[in-house]
Amino acid sequence: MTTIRGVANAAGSGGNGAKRPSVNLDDVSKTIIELLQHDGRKSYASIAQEVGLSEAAVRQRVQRLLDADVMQIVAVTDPLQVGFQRQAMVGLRVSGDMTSVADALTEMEEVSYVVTTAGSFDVLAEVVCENDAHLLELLTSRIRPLPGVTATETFVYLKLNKQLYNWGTR
Amino acid sequence: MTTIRGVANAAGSGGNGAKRPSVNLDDVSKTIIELLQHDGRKSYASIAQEVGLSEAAVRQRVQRLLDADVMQIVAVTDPLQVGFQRQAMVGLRVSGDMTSVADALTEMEEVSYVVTTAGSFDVLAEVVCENDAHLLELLTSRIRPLPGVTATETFVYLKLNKQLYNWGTR
DNA sequence: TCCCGCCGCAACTGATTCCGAAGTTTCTTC
DNA sequence: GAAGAAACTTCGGAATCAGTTGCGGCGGGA
Repeated sequence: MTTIRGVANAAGSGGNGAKRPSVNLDDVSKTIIELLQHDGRKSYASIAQEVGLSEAAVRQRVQRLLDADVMQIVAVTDPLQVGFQRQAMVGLRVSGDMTSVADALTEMEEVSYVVTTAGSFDVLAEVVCENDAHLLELLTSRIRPLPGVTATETFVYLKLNKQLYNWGTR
Repeated sequence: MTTIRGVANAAGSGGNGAKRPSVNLDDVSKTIIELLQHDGRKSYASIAQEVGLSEAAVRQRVQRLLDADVMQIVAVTDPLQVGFQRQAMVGLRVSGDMTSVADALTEMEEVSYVVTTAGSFDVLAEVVCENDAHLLELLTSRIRPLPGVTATETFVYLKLNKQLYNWGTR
């Protein structure tokens, strides 16, 4: 059994063999996350000064948070600005097990975001495509034929108005 | 007028006074972006080695890309893992100008994502709330009363299955 | 055609940061 | 209460970062 101050692991893995630990964060880790949400390249030393720990301790905590998949430090782009002409949200209605559909969508590289929801759609998937032909092929040949999918609705993006990730922690 | 090799700015600002430059990326900048999409803390030196530039040149390009808002380097978390109990996608039907509604949503701090779309919803907004009461207040008191909003539908997230940002460039 | 200004890149240097290892303290568990 | 593990601190060498300078290519205007 593993028990950490900042990150308490619990056996919460889902269907696929990947890691999905449910976590419990203390105030220091929350502050570290919030600082990195504003600037992913902020130095460990300056973070340490703000949270009152040594530089090495901050480094270890950040590594732990990354390993536990609580956060990821990445460059986020607006797809429309980097050459992807078609982006869309696809709502799916599913009969039976939603998990297998969600897992199948997760496997597709064009799919950037998958959530299971309560509402008139059971699953929402965000897809990033190069052009209309690519989007059409993805929808008709790979998403709609998935077993259990009874209906889909596609919302093509016209403009990305806001894209933020610094919502903090609670 | 400003003309850069990697990033060509054009006066493309929208309604609000913020920066919204349309851009044109060369292959080197695209490669830099893709490397940072996988690891936002990758060192400039190692990037320089892969793209065949000096470390300082890479650093200046990255700074330019950040200034131009082509990308942002941040820590991305799963809200459900950091204490936000309720996350949802809100679909809105709007009569008249969608822009003002989208702008109003953009101003709200609980709203992390806003897109205008083609389909049965005119605008999709992702919201991050602490609990049900918070979500209810946001929907009834601030989103639904927005002028022009004729209907809304809320999809409460049950599970975040996938969240990736390394879709590359084209 | 020549000149001049601008932009991007390379090279350089001091300051800062990163990183691994070892030692200490605190907490858990039996 | 003792043993073990987890988390933190300290520390020094290596690597990286940040700012500046100079060079070369490119485009605009006289």
